[in-house]
Amino acid sequence: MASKPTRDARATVVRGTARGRLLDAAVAVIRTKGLNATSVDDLCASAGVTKGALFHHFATKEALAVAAAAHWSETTGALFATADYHRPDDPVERIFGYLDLRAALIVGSPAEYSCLVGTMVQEAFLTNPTLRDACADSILGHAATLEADFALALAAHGEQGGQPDPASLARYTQIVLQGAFVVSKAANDPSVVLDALAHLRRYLTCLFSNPTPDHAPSHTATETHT
Amino acid sequence: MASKPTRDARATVVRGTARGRLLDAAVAVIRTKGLNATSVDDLCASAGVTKGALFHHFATKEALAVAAAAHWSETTGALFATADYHRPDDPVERIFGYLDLRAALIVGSPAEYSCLVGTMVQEAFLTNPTLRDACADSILGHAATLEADFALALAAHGEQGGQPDPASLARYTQIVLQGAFVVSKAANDPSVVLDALAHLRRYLTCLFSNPTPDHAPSHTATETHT
DNA sequence: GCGCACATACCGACCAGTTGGTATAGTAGG
DNA sequence: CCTACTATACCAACTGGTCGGTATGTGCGC
Repeated sequence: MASKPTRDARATVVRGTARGRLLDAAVAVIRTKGLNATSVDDLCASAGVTKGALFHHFATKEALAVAAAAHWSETTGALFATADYHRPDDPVERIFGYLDLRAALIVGSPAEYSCLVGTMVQEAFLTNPTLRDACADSILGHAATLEADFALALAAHGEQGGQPDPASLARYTQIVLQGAFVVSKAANDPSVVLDALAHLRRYLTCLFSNPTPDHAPSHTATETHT
Repeated sequence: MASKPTRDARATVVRGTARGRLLDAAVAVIRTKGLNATSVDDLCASAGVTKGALFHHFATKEALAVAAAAHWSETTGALFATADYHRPDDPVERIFGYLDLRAALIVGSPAEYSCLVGTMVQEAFLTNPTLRDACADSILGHAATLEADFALALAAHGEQGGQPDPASLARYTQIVLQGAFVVSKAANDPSVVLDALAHLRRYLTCLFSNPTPDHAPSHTATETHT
């Protein structure tokens, strides 16, 4: 019995969706196991398709990973683009609203809340420049969406000369998040991320409240940049 | 001629060093290629030994990775333990000296300055709890070496109640570094790390200079922790 | 009836790990 | 001092299995 299902009804009905399912599966599986530890059979099994379908849509496993990075950027980009934190008139409020949203998204295990491209880039940064660039685009592209608000906030609450660059500050928020993901994975503890976000919030609060420009400590002046 | 070199002089002289060479090679290779992308043949070739030697000293590839994490902790631990930044009497100076040292170590490519265990833990955090714990010990153990100075600095420059926990602050420094390594790998740009360290320095400067406790902004009070 | 979207079956390469063996150092008896 | 024995350190060749990728087949919609 059932000797020849000849591709069951489900597969026939949803015909044409293999690509999308592979992308979703890639995001989910690679986020938990890492890129190299994930085989194409894993991806096919998770997506419910065969290898033939995978290699019909993607030339190589790497190409699927690059597409998954783009898919990830689109998915998360849409989430943040339509979020409520853009609504306040005050750019500082928008920024803190963004941090609140990031904190609210920290639920479940590290595999569920951490960043796909942050995970992948560590495996790809030397052996796979194409994928590395896709990851860089995702991270830095997301940082760029925050840049305008940081520029406005710094302009409104500007202090003396040694102000940080808005682009640098936006990137720093992503650095803190990525680092928090790494350490939370090591400690297997989501609260690490919330804790880091609290520090970031305190830093920004300090930046946007123009602290004591008169007796600034000497450390601020001695930059270590060469 | 030379039909049977019978293990040349060098190999004979340095007999007993295969284990150490494998550990050094593991640190170097895994840091650049990642754990899963590194084969045992890669490790043997890099160390100049054979597979037999590797599996004589380490039961599995995983065991070598765990030992490499411990080796990494010892090596870097010794570097920081004997560094000059411990010399000042002021804990704040010691902390900024630590940041200066971290910045000074950012030379070359990301593979040369980034953290072995931060790279490994992303690949191991679900599939390999033993290795994950070894990575966690390395990162959190290093953070713990900073804790006392943070406690002293916060006590000396303490402001009102909402002071961060010294342990949390020490961990946050490592989070910033780990995140900076990730993003610097994505962007393939070491200056990302220096930039992040400048932000961290500015944050700590703010924390240790007790900024304007009178008109603290409303954002500081509204923590998002549940 | 043709092409697109997939499935099945398969391949060579490479993987981690094993095997059986050799060279060397140390030790003890004579 | 020489020989016999043992333990350690290491090596070259190999194995079973898995890998990414391919060649070929097949059903459905247009």
